[in-house]
Amino acid sequence: MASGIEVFTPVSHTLFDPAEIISKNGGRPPLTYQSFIAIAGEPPEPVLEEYSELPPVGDTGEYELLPVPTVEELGYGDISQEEIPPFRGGETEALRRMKESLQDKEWVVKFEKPKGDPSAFLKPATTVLSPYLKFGCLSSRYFYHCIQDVYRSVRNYTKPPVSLTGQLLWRDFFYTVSFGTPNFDQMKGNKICKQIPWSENEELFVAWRDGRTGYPWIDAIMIQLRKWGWMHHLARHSVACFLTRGDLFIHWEKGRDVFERLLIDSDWAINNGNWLWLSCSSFFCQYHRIYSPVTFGKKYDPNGNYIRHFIPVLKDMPREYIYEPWTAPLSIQKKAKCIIGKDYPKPVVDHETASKECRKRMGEAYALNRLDSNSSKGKPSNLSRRKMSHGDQDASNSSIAKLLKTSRSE
DNA sequence: ACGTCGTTGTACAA
DNA sequence: TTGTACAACGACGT
Repeated sequence: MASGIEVFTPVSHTLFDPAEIISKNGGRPPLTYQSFIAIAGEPPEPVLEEYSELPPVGDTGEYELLPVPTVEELGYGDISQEEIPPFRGGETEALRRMKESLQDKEWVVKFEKPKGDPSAFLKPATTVLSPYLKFGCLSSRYFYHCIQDVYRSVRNYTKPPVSLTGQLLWRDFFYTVSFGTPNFDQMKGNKICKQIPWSENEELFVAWRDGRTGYPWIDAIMIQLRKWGWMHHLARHSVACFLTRGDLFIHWEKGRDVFERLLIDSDWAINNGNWLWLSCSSFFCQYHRIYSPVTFGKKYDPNGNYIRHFIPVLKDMPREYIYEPWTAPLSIQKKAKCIIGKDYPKPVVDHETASKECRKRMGEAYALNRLDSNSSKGKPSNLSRRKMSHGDQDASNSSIAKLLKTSRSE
């Protein structure tokens, strides 16, 4: 540490080599975490290198060295009045943050990803090391082995996929599948992606993007995204489910674009992979499991402190109405200085009816996908494939019930 | 052909 | 706090 500069990061951006895993699997990327783990095995040891000085800038060839672009040049307006996100960049900060997280050994060895609290924002429930991994400030292999060191010092610790090391393996899983899947970042031409007739509704999409859906839990998350560039993974799940298969039935690619732009940890493979997951387009298919935009947040944060912080107009709404302010009597709304429909929007959809409709549409889309894959299996020619163009009224209307019945037996 | 299982659902019961 | 119905998908292994 003395005068030398320790550089931990350049060792490797991933634990494994995606190409190697795909070739071990017969040229196809593993599509489940379990099969990925079985093929991958143990990650190699990290190589720590020490340099006495920063490496020189290499030959830039024909390229001109330009100054660092300004915030404005990167497409952002006046940010002087913005809430400052609580995260700082750089390798030093990454290592400090990692050490701080790993110091709490009990927390490390009991870590189970699905059990975190998405409403925790003063002290996030996860490490918030994803931005540092994304920018190469922290080596995945180094982090992995530091966690292993903690595991070695105790009797019991959680295991993948839910454990802390499990999260790094998920990262490699998405790198591997995305590497081996043509058109991974879109629905069309993507073999592992369910073809779903998402609806186009710019108004609903904009309401979601700008945190004006009328569901405080959803809107608070989208506002945290805009202000901090980070939110808890279960919060991401809530809003991703709401946009796609849960309520609005809008294309996951639209949500993906918003996340890609606003998240400080947005990573091409992981972001697309998770949108495929949450929209039930790939990896995950239990589309009847829908997050409630009302009760999901409530179970972690019944008082709505998270909502009150990110949506100040709702800060005086009584606890019993904070997740459903449109149900508050007008007298209460007046007292809280927040009239629904004026100071804060009414819900853009009714969750009960919208989610029911989404389930139905997902069922129909899945049936058509089954039919399509079955018929192309028997006769791989393009002629036998059912056309799903907009002109095909027959497939999109009356015959769906028939398709639902027959698709399994064909 | 069939059974098992899947990182992260909800509402209600006991 | 833990268990169950709900209604049910598809990758994978046998």
